Amino acid sequence: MSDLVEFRNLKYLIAVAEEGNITRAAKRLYLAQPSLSTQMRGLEEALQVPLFIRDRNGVHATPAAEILITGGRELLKLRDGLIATARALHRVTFTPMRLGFSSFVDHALYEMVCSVHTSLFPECEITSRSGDNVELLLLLQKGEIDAALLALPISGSGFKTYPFTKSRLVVCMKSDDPLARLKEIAPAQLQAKLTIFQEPKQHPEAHLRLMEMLDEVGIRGDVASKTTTPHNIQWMVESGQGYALVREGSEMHVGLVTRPVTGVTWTVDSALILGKSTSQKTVPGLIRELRKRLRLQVSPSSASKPPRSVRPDIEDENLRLFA
Amino acid sequence: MSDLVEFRNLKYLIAVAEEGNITRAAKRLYLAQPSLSTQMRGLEEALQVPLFIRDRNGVHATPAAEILITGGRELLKLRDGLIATARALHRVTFTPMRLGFSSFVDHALYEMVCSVHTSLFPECEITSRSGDNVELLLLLQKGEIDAALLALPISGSGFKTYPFTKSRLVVCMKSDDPLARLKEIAPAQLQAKLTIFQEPKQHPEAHLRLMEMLDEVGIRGDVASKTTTPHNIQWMVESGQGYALVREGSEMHVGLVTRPVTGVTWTVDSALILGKSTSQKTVPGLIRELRKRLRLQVSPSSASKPPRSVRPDIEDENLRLFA
DNA sequence: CCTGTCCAATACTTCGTACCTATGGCAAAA
DNA sequence: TTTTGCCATAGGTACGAAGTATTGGACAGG
Repeated sequence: MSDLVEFRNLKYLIAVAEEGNITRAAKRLYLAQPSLSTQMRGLEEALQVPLFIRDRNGVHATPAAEILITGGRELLKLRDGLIATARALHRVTFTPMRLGFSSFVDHALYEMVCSVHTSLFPECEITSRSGDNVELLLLLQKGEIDAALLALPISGSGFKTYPFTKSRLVVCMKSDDPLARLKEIAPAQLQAKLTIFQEPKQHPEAHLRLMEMLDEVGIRGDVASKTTTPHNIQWMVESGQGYALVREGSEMHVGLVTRPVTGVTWTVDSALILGKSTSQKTVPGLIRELRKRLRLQVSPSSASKPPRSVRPDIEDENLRLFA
Repeated sequence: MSDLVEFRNLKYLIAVAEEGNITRAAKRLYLAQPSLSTQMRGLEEALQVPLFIRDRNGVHATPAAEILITGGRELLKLRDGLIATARALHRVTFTPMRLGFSSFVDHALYEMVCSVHTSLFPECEITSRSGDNVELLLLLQKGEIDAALLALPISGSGFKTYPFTKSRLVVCMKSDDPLARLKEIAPAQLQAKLTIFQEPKQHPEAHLRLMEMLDEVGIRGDVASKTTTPHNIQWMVESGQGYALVREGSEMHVGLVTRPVTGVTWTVDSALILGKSTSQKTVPGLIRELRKRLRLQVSPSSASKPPRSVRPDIEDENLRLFA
């Protein structure tokens, strides 16, 4: 009978009551609203107790629900404590999570991953390691890091990769540039002016692919200036050396603007790559949670998937995810 | 993180620890042993804590597991209390469960259903009502009972039926009858002596079907004596009026024995039939639990399914089910 | 008045996982 | 040896919790 009520149900109930609004609660729980609605109905059904009074602007807990809520909070806390002590008793010491990330991926993404990890495993340290794709892949290979956030495509196979964000690439220019008056830039207008790139050696595959994509719209990739970090790129644009491609939504120095390029949807795809044989026990839990929050799916070790062509549809939600 | 541990997991853990033996615990929980095994492994995996020391004759909880077990017991108790008070606050009063059962079904089955019901809903009374199939179907039709235990087939459609036990039919005779020396009876030997039946009017469809089955093996159904209860049947056999067919495993008067009939597998199938539109809120829970315990599946309202032909394979487990 | 917004509920589909059966391995008892 | 009593593994199924798409009701603003 009471087997119909699990911790999950209590958690949902509490969230809904606290928000006073199923839609908002669903967002907080990383769920879709109808899912949560049916869960709540199901709970009322199972208990044979009405839990909410629904009205135009939300829901309001009944007295019976209040009981469940306060009791439920208590139970959830007890559960966490219980697990923590059982853990402690067996001296579950986590080796630190060794996470690499390349400058090609959004920093916000990195922070999000870290925040999810520490919220799941507060006792587990994270030791970060940044570098370019080539370096990081080597470290993964050697087992010196457990996972890394990289830009696709990656060479070498046998890596488990979890692709997630696709950021659109836009042109970065000075705000007083004549082209900055336009809302969108035609590819032809970039001819000969798109000259600033990240150092190709940092990610040969991605660079090659980028050159191909430029070629497809008739632009020659003049790698006149090379640099190593997104910041440097912006400085170089500021000093008038040409245009550069940057991730849409990245934070820009003052005096710089970004403009989309008409007719193309170039994207840079980031992914979490796992070391071949990690002993890091937090990895499965991390993946699980990330999958739930970001709706991402596995793509097991095949390194194809060209970095473009998918509708970006930047939901900006992505960046709000880490609470 | 701790979201990986639900009440269910604690319950299983406790059962396993208490039995010291996964197989036995699985039986107690109405689960298959491998299911429980994988659950336990999964829990150890999720917590990153070894919970059991396995050896040749069972499992033994580690200290960490002991913590979880005592804490878990507490939590389960708290949950039950919590739900009970929430319920009480909303004055959830159950209307009594009105359950009918015909004399064609095994009494043990009836008791089992009752015991499951009261263990699920201790506050809910059961008012029983016995009668023959025809009467009970009428009562279901009129909504005067919520559910009934009947023998298939049933006429009239639109009833949700949950078939469960199939009991084999055997011949009942006096122990000093010459045929009682045989281990099995050939159909031909029954000719003209199989004369005692339940009153056909109590269940016309079943009687008809029985006559058909007898016909198939060349026996004429001579309904010489008719009676209304299984007990009466036995008395009539005792007084030497002929043979009768009874459910295998039914309790027999002293001086009577049963013998299987070679070459045929006649069975009588019992089912739980639901009223067309019951307001009885305990029904879904009851069905759910019965399905879990007996592995029975729905057969939605079609009244076909002839009462024979399926391997009986009486597991006798059936009767031990109600604890 | 209509239209847009903000709720929750419904209908239907998809996917994960808890469960099943069948089988294997291993140690102790027969 | 074979049998017995465990647990573990492998592979398939089915139910439920999740998703998407859509509807309906109740305001509020133009």
